[in-house]
Amino acid sequence: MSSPGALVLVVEDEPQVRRFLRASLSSRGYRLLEATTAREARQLATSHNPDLFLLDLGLPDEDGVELTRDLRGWASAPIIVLSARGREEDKVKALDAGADDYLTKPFGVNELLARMRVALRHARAVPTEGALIEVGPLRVDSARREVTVDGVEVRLTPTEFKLLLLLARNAGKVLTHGMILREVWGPNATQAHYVRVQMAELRRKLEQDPARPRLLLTEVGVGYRLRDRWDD
Amino acid sequence: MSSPGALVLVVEDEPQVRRFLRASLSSRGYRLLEATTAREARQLATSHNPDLFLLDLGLPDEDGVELTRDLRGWASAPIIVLSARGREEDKVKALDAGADDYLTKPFGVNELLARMRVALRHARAVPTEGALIEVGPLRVDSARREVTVDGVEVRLTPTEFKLLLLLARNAGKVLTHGMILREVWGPNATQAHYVRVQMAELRRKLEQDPARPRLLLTEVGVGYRLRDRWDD
DNA sequence: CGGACGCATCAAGATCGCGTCAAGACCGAC
DNA sequence: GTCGGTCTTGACGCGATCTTGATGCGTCCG
Repeated sequence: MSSPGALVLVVEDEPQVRRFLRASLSSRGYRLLEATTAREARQLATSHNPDLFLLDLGLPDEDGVELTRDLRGWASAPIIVLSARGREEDKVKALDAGADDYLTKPFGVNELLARMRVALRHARAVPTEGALIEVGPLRVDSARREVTVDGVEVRLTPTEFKLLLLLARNAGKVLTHGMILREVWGPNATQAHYVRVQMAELRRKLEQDPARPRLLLTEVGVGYRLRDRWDD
Repeated sequence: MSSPGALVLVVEDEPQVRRFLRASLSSRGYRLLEATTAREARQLATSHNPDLFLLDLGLPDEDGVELTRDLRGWASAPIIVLSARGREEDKVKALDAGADDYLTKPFGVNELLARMRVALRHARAVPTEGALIEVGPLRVDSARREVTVDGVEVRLTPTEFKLLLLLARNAGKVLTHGMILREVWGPNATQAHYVRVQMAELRRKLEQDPARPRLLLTEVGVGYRLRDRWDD
């Protein structure tokens, strides 16, 4: 996982830039994965669990900022955005969405490499971030996207997992409908009903008695929270 | 997710830039320390243990890269370098010396703020709590929406909680019917009767003897207040 | 002493938010 | 294209919660 040999996922649709990065990085000992669309990126990210993302903002199928927000939700690896857009507003948006750094094209290879070293240095220094959350009978492994209740594995759909992870990372605290919608469905979502349906599904899978939940608690009129105290 | 209140040490010898940073940061709720030399910076860093460094490279008494390397050795807070030197080589040196980010002057305030947020996010030292109010036997945790009296948990409905939180945040002060109505029921509410009914309910749940309240006191003709003195 | 006023309490009806089910839309895999 | 899984959307019942009105009590003041 240290700098040489680190697995880098390059998300970039321009072949020229891809070739340039491939040459620069592999000669330095990095291993490379390449994606040209957000969809591909997600797939590779789940299947290969890379150590670092290099992300172009101008993807054909989805805004890069959205992809950033999504990845940041469950992947622990650092994200460096590479973009031709140099406007301050673009930088702020990307960084606030969860990017760890932002380089404006054109940039020098050495600067990129230096910033990659910084990012990987951080990742090593903060090992806690991704891995494992345990609350009561529940275990959530965000790197492996794996969930168990009392040791029994439970299969969750992507949305269910995102929702559960959000709750688990804030165990005990109440998350409002608005917060949940924004984090799981993106900033434009408004239908609080989404949350109810997915929550029902989650309960069906995680709770012994979905009608009398012990894990996923409702705060009427406000939102939901994951129970984090088990002293009974 | 921002971290207002973080303590930032600005190391910069040009008064103009210092003034600019002071204005930009303190208006955002950051607390500021200022140093104009490396020596001063070291002193303040030891004595005040800041959450973040903003570091100019061109210091009068020592090269900024050296200072970076030194700080990185023993201080855990992130270091953002601000420099007029835009050469790639300078960036690489500073980053490899231990800086977490590098901005070339002139830069936009918003970008700086965004990168500061990223740095502080990494540091993760942000407690984010502090949503706890304690008055006498009463404890109100707004993040968890949890209320206890003498350690015993009490379940409140949304309106009850809103009302109690309002009183708790203004413990000791008298809140008029009008204020309470506006805050809890919205700006158009007029029925002072709402308040009475909900207050009765609150007392039923919080007071030992609802008829002789010790917490939720009535100020006849004016409004209500939460008792905040407990020297009995 | 009696009436007016403000407050507390109770209970009943109306309302709101939640959980659930199910049908259709969408999407990726084959 | 078809198929299976997943997400969106709508409808509905139920219970919790809020609103509203009625009633009684205490205090202040005429």
